[in-house]
Amino acid sequence: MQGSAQTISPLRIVPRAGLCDACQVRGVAACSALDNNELQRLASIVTEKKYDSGATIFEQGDEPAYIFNLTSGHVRLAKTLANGRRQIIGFVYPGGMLGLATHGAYVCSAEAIGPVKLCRFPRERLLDLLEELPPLKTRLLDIAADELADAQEQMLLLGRKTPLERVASFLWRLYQEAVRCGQTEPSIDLPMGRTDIADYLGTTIETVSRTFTRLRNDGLIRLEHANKVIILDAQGLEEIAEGL
Amino acid sequence: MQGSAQTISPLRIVPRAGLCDACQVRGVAACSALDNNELQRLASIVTEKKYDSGATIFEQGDEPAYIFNLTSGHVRLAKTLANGRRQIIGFVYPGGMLGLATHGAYVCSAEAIGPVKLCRFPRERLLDLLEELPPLKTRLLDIAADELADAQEQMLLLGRKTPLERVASFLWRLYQEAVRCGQTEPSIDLPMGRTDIADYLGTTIETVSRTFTRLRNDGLIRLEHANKVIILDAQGLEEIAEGL
DNA sequence: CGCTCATTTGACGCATGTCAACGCGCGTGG
DNA sequence: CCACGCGCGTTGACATGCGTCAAATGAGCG
Repeated sequence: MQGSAQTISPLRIVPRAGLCDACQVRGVAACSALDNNELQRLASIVTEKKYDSGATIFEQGDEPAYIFNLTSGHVRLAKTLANGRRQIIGFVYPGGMLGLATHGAYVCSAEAIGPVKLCRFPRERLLDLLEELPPLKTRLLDIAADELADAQEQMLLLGRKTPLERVASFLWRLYQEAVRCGQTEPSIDLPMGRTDIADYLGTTIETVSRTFTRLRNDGLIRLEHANKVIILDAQGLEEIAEGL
Repeated sequence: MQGSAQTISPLRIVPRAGLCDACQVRGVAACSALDNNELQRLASIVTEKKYDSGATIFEQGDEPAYIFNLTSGHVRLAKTLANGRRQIIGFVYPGGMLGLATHGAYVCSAEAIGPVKLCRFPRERLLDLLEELPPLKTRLLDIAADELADAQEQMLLLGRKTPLERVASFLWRLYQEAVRCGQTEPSIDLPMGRTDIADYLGTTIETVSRTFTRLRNDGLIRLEHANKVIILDAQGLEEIAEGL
């Protein structure tokens, strides 16, 4: 579907083209809006960064100096209340953006779940470049609109769904996304731990655990191990997720 | 602060200029990014619409044919679950946008709280126009990023705050916004009813009511009447809102 | 002045959070 | 290679905050 990635362009000097040519997420990331020429301009301001498992990529309240594009690994975005209560705002999968939502400062922290690689763009320079790359600006607007729609779905989950419905929704969403990415087996890999899931779903680790057990006992899922879920009854799962 | 609104331009034929010139929200709306010339292009695709109190402007799942800019009145954005449970995603105040967040369809319904006026833009034509009006595209990206940050703050509220903290946060936010808009009295007008507040805060009308009473008894607010709150202890309110 | 609808107040039960113990898998070191 | 220990996940027991149901109060309007 993106077979032109390996075309040879011998006449051009391509400072970092190798970096993007080999990119695993080029087809899904924001960059997919750009042709090779435009991509080169974008690549001219990028730095590739790696973080260890658990590392903080940026912190809530920091000056938003960079925008990131995740190329490998998983990231959690979290907000923390004074007394330590934590809400996970979202999980970022390869190809996703970090640092788009700001109000003059990062509004949440970003932490690596496992080892992570990402492309780092100086925010100001990227915003300047946006004026010269209209397709990229359009793409970012699309991404922002999608993230907004996701955020609103999550508000419905947090405000009005029971823990059972929350867990089912969570699994259902991950499954749908995996299918959309071409996966064929009815299974879900969970890169994050139970604590992260609980903090994402606005509940507790114990309730998440009990709910997994209940879904298993009811024959909707099987737990190959704690981080791999096999879906046995996709329709049943969806019905629970939708509150039917 | 926007004193140039009445300048006379006799040589130009201005099909709908009067509409924008008189606009109450021109300084805050997305249009503020545009000069008069650009504004005219935008105005060429706009239709002014009015809705009665309670009317539905668009429905969750509808084809997103329009994007709106609220010029007068208040709107609630709501998502509803199969069994009738409702979550209000946000309240829109004059100058705000409707219909930005979509996934191929409107992801929530928009309903008028009281009589409403808005500017309606055919979505496709607006998106086309965006390519010719880069400042508008930039502005929309900014708006989307802001709304995303707000949505994330709301996730924290729904997932991790107690009802007391939710109500305090709600009042505190409205108060801050009113101050930002130049209000000097320490009061808040609530255009929406208790049911809407409850559905916004992920709780029930009874709990909202009890919480108002508690805040009153604790000397933090006074209720001039059900829809007008006087703030007596702003700092105390903020501390509760932040979970201190 | 009385009706209606929104809000407030009251009583009660349950779902879910809290606290606590247990199990299991994995990595480490002997 | 095995034993141990640690961290994560699971299960259990219990308490309580909040949702549910029900009734009373109050404000707005004809």
